[in-house]
Amino acid sequence: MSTSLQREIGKKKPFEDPSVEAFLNLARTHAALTGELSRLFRAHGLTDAKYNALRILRGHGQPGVACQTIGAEMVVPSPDVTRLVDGLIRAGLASRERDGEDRRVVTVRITAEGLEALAALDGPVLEIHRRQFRGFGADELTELNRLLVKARRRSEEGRAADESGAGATE
Amino acid sequence: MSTSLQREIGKKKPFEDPSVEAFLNLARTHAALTGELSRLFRAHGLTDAKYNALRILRGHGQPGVACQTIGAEMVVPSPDVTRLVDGLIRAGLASRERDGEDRRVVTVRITAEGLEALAALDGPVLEIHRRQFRGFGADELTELNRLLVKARRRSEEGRAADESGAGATE
DNA sequence: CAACGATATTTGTTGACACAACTATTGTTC
DNA sequence: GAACAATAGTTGTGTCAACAAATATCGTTG
Repeated sequence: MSTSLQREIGKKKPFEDPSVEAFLNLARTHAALTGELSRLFRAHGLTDAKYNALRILRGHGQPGVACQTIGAEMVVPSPDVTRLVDGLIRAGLASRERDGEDRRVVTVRITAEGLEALAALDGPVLEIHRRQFRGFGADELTELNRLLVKARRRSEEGRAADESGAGATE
Repeated sequence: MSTSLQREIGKKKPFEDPSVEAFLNLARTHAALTGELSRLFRAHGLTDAKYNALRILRGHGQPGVACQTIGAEMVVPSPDVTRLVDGLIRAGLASRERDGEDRRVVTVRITAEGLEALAALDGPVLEIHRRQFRGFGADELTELNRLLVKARRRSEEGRAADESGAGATE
């Protein structure tokens, strides 16, 4: 069963290392799954990042959010929130306002139009996700989630160690 | 155990759907793992796609490969191989030559310099991958790979069905 | 309350990527 | 063997994202 990716790529030899195989599987599966969503978003004039930001805006509701919070909460953290929000505003999906308390922060809110745009996507998105994991038992989903979280932990630990420790390749 | 991502994002409510949670975990873990590699590649003047293409070139050795093959074999398939190879050639890592048999195809080969660049990365890359999956038993890796392949299959099946079937949202 | 560092966002610039139109070559059909 | 469709790459164009420098505001300290 572990030879499926080998055939897919056209490799003759087995993988050098099982962790390399796991990483490649992760990358390919991610590409396949996000690809479906990206096409849907693009058909609605949105990019992945914009959709993600919009969902965060909706999650915070009327009070709104600061740009930095958006950047931090995104699936793929982005340092360049300004232009991301620029696009949303240009499309009429969000509004921007400088905070009264702390005038450094800019509070971003989703508009009614933005809520509509998201509402139109909720169904299709959920449908895609459900289909992608159809046939997975509850135990399989739990196990997949556990393993993914575990790998992420390892990665983050290593990153923290890098920062406090030795920088080799520079 | 399934509440870890909830805390990470700052959500109060449990996930609407377990498949959505699985997708988000997949996306976040992928971002974390590739992030580490991207930084390494960037430090060597390479982008993810360029590194990937370079590995494909090495895999094909002296005979070389056609551009389309590169595009198809990449982890994230790219339609724009020309400019990708442009960059590699500009950096002296690859060479390009029009095929004698079929003069439409362009055969791309890796140079000695390209092999050196890759050789310098082999160690660090393997080290990163091993650390990212350290603590995973052989059974866990096998299971993770199985689940990832399964999800990818679902996604590809759905895509194929879309092409031959009904297009709703347009 | 003036100065200093820290924080939040914007802007400039540069590089990568995506979609589509274009050119060149091959294979096929009459 | 000339016309036509199909294939392989290239180029044009616009959008998006990353890194760094600049701006504005806040908190603190003397």
